[in-house]
Amino acid sequence: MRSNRNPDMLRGTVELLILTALSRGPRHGFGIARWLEATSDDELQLEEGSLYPALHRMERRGWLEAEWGISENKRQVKLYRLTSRGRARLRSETEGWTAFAVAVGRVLQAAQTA
Amino acid sequence: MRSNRNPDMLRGTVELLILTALSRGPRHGFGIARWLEATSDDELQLEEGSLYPALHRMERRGWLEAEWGISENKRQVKLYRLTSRGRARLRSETEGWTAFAVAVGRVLQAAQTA
DNA sequence: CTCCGCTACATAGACACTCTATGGCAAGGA
DNA sequence: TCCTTGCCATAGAGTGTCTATGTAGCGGAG
Repeated sequence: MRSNRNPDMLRGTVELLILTALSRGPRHGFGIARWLEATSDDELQLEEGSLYPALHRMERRGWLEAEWGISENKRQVKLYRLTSRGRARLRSETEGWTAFAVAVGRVLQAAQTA
Repeated sequence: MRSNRNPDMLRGTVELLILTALSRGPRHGFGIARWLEATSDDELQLEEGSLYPALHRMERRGWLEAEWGISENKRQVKLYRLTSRGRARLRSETEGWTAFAVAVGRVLQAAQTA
């Protein structure tokens, strides 16, 4: 994953974004990346070298479950779905992100008005 | 720097925050950290092991200039001030952050309403 | 006037994670 | 049949934060 401007910005957000992408039903890896790009107007780009390791580690942690299936294009795909632990994680990561974004916003604001 | 919840979230934001902290005038390292904590209600905490390396590399890149001075507490402190390149960098990093935050917001929103 | 705590700067090493680069395989069209 | 595209995967490099540790000077307590 990579912001068009600053790759490092993603560091703590990749997992939140993946969890979010799966919150409405299972998707495969490529589908997650495409959905994020489309939804973010290409601002968020998830590279494969980041995507698959992230999926594997999230599965290892019990946030996701995978099973093989067939895509609309008749391709073999690995479908990931949220577990209940994953859903709980989604909630807490969303909170974390919000708190963080609010805090940064406050800092930027404070500098402007001070 | 560290978000209370997710240390990695800072990865692409530390420099923006430091630049912001200096935008209203020179500060020393500790002062920057304190100001960020206070302004963010303790949500943003900059550890010394991140702070000083960041300041050094930003100085090396020509975004900051440093000079020794005396603090209000009569302590020797290294005062950092923005250069014009640092000010330009502050502008572009602010833009980058905003675009990123908006994009993430859009993704979270899309998942909720989809 | 000595000891201790706090302010303040600094660095080393561990660790984690994204990126680039690369490879492989299957489906479908030219 | 070849080539492009969809899709999964891993190795290795690079970066940067964290924890831990060290130093030094000022000021207050005893």
